Parts: sequence; structure tokens; C-alpha cells
Amino acid sequence: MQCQHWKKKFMGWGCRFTQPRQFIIDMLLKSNKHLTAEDIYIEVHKSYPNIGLTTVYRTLELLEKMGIVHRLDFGEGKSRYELSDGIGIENKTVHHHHHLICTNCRKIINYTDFSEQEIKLMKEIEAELSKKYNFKITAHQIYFYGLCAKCK
Amino acid sequence: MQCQHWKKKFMGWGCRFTQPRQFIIDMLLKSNKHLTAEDIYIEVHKSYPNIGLTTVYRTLELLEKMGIVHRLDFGEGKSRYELSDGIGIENKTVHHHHHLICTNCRKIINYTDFSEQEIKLMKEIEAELSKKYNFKITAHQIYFYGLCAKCK
DNA sequence: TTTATTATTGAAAATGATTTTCATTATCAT
DNA sequence: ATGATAATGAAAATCATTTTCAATAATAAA
Repeated sequence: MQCQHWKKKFMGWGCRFTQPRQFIIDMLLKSNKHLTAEDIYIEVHKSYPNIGLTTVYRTLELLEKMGIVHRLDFGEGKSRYELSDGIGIENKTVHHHHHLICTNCRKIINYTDFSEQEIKLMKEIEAELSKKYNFKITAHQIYFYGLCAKCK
Repeated sequence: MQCQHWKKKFMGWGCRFTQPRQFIIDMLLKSNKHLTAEDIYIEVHKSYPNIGLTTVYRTLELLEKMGIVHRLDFGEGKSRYELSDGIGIENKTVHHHHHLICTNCRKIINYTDFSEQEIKLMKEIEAELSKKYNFKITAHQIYFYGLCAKCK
């Protein structure tokens, strides 16, 4: 979908918009979960059996550099990936959630219902930090740690 | 330092306060950096050469469960650890910083100068989430992603 | 204090995610 | 088409972390 759009984007980075990359991006657009490299590999493999796990890793690395994808870490010993904010229009709701992680049982709760105030403040902080550290901020993640209902 | 204090704490978790554990905690108290398991192993090894890397991993896992230590991830493929807020009195300034991570070169900037407003809001959010999800929040971390001055 | 019980330890092996290497293939500019 | 170069997949290598297991240390019981 929107091949031209993607092609341009890749060209801008001196890269080619190839079939494996296309399949991987399609997969990310379709899914609304936090996928591991292996998840993506297995899923893409169904429609494109030639894909290699190596390519998935390489593509994700590139997509991360391009700001298209974000890497998440829940302390599982492997990374998970999700599209950056504003990339997949349809499933916007999935993005930009924050995480509650139980330090005892490792249970993860996502939440997306931010207060107006929260959103406003985050924007302010971003603006402030951008200026102070001469940093172009494209995304943020908040992790809260503690004990879940069961482990309390 | 404060052996009795630690001993009690460990006992409360049905665990023993052993020498390796003591050395590891001392190391964490002394250091003011984000240490990897290997960093700790090498450092502790100097004064306690019998220590094994396995024990470091196991101890860090336990300390995390006990809420004494927090695991950080900067996408390097390995975890880093720091004492939780309020644990090491002397080096309090080190803790509770947030992170700016460059998605291109992986440079990491820590910042600790939070605005009053920021601190207040985070507390409010924590209170709200605690109630809503019946979760006892003990810590939080914020990661901002984007491009550093060089990579912009 | 001695003894019994159980948690903890270290070494080595195993695991599992991610990277590197390298020869082959696909894509793009000409 | 053709040549130059980026991208690919398979296999091997790497590196952090876990598991296994026999030996040891710390605690509780006698």
C-alpha cells in the first residue's frame, strides 16, 4: 500500500524499497500488537516463504533509524517493535500507550487513556528538552514499575 | 554497611544475606553509573575474586524483585542496573533521571532537572494508575526518542 | 556446639536473540 | 541491456543470560 510513498522515503535514505521490506512493513501496518522479530518472520513467511530472519532484523534496524518503527523492551530478553506514532493511520489507537510492569511476575499492562493534562505536559516537556539538548524528539515511552494486584 | 538492615530485608523475603550479595550491593551503593551485570562482576571480582557471573545475574534478579534495583534498557542488547530511588542515600542525585536516546547513533543523554510541574504531574498520574489498575507503583522511567544534535 | 536442613554458590553447558560473513541475487542508473 | 551497488539468505559466530548440578555456606534444630 502506498508503494510510491514508501519508495520515496527509502530513496531519501539511500535505500531501496524491496519486496522483503514491503512485506515486513505491511505486516507491521496490519498488526496491532508488539511484535518480536521472530513473530514478524513467522507471519511474513506465510505469504513470502523466502524471507530470512536476518533480513527481518536488518529491516527493523533500518526502520528504527528511519523513525518508522520503535523498539520496546519489557525485560523479556528480546525486543518488540511497533510502528511509530502517526505511521499507520488506521490503527492509531494502538500506538502511544504506556506500560505498567510488575517487577515480581513481569505482567505488563498497557494503558492508552491519558488525561488531557498528561498529554499537554508531555508536549511541554518535549519542547523544553528539545531546546535544552538540541534534540529532535519524535517519540517517548513511559514505564511504570511496581507490583500488580496479585503480587501486592 | 548497615548489615542488619539488609539482613532483615532479605529475611523478610525468605532469603539469606550472603557475602556475594553483600559485595554486590556495596558495589551498587558505591557506583553512580548504570552498570551491566558484567561491569558489576568485574568490579566485585577485584575484592572478592570468588564471585561468579551467574551469582551476579541471580542477585540482580532477586534485588529487582525486592524493589532494590531497577533494570534499564537502552537498546544495547544487554541490561543495565541502578539502585531504586531512595536506596542509596548519598548518591541520590544519580537516581531518577530520564533518558533521551538518539535513534540514529544511539547516544544517550540523561537528565535530572525536572520541573516542579513535571514532578507533580507524575505523582498524580501514578496515583490515578495505582487506583485504576490496582497496582502499587514504585518507580517509573521515561524515555524520549529522536535525533541528537549531530544526527539531525 | 554439633548436626540437619535448606538456600546459595560457581563452573560448565545450554539456550536464545541478535550479528556477521560471504557468496548470490535483485534493483537502479546509465 | 549493462554495470555498479545494495540487499538478501544461509550458516556460522557472538554475546548476554539461564539452566544444571554437585559442592558449599548459612540457618535452625537438637
